[in-house]
Amino acid sequence: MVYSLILSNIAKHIQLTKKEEDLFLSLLEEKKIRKKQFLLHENEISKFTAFVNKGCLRSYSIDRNGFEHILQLAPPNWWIADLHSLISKQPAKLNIDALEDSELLLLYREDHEKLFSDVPKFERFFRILTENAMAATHSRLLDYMGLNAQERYEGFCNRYPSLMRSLPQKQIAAYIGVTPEFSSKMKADLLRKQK
Amino acid sequence: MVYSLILSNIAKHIQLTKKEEDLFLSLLEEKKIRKKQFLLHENEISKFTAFVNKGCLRSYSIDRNGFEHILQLAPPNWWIADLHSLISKQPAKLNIDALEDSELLLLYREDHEKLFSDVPKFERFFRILTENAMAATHSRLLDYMGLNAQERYEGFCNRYPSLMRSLPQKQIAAYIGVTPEFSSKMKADLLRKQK
DNA sequence: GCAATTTCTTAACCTAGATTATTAGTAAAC
DNA sequence: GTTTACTAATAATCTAGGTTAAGAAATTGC
Repeated sequence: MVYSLILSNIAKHIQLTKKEEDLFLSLLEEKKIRKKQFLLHENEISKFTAFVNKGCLRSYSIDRNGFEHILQLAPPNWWIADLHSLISKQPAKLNIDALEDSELLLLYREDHEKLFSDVPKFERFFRILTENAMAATHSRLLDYMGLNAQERYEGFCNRYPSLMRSLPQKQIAAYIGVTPEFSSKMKADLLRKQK
Repeated sequence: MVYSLILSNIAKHIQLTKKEEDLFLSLLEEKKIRKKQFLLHENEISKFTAFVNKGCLRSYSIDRNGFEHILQLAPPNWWIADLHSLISKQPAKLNIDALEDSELLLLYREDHEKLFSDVPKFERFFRILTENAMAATHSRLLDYMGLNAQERYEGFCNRYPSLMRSLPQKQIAAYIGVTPEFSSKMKADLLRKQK
């Protein structure tokens, strides 16, 4: 497993000494999971945050009618967790599984806390990380509130062209909040329009 | 203006010395605004975070059809800002105004940064604050994706009974994402059901 | 205290997107 | 290399919630 990705991810916001870097890396657990395997099941208590080195994960909830709604997609260089379960130590409402064979680095909550007290700079790093994630989630919520399905679909194409290519379109539908049937219709309409 | 509310808000997560407390309070700017006055206009660059001591604010965006969508409601003891504009220094996509006459404490971004370097504990405080806000926003996004209007309406009644009483119902409609007309219909249906 | 504005209610009608069903393509498993 | 299981396309039908309109009630301002 390579650590260059996670170290450059961190170096964007804080500078670590060699010693701090080593401490941090020593806390990480490497994990490989195969497509469709779960990292977290609903009702479990989430014990770690995962950094995606390779592959792609998703977190999603299942509604009363059995439909999946994707809260987060995590391609390489992203962090993913059930934040609510992690901080409240309550059972997760989310599932997290792999959309492709993936390589992860896990940071367990207790080590995470230890890291915060040993290297306070990490408070800063995760404060900034969470602020950015918050701003992104705000913008997604506003899209849900103010845009129609076609606009959300086009927004996704523009923002995540590589996911657009790598993910099955039913996953994209579950992310933008439409049925796969309607997503297929929008795709056909778009193609027709472009010609 | 009283500082007890903001100090207890902070004391929930970090302990400050008297000196740190004084430094923090010295950075705050008191501001009173009247109902309907703006704290931030779309396209301005957001320069501060506001803590609500009294009253109630909202942040919202206006969609292409002129409809308002409320991103956040901030009753007393809550923080509010256009986070995206604040961290990216880009023009705000949100408006922030007062739903009632309100008393605020403003923390300007430059003082905020100063606070982070002078008292690193505040990194921790705002990290935790943002994590909690993130978890709340996740849950709200999942509600948008998986619940129908009636369920979101009932969810709001249960979670925020006091806002339910103090806010005009068109604001509640703009928060849960329905038209005022449909919100009125749901209210009538609920009353009928309860009898 | 009254006029002006804003908010709320009700109801008829409309539409974006869901549902259901069928058929076809694609990839994985044996 | 054929069976099994996902994944996608298309189309007919249905419905939750939006739109429009018009009157009633509540607030606000002077």
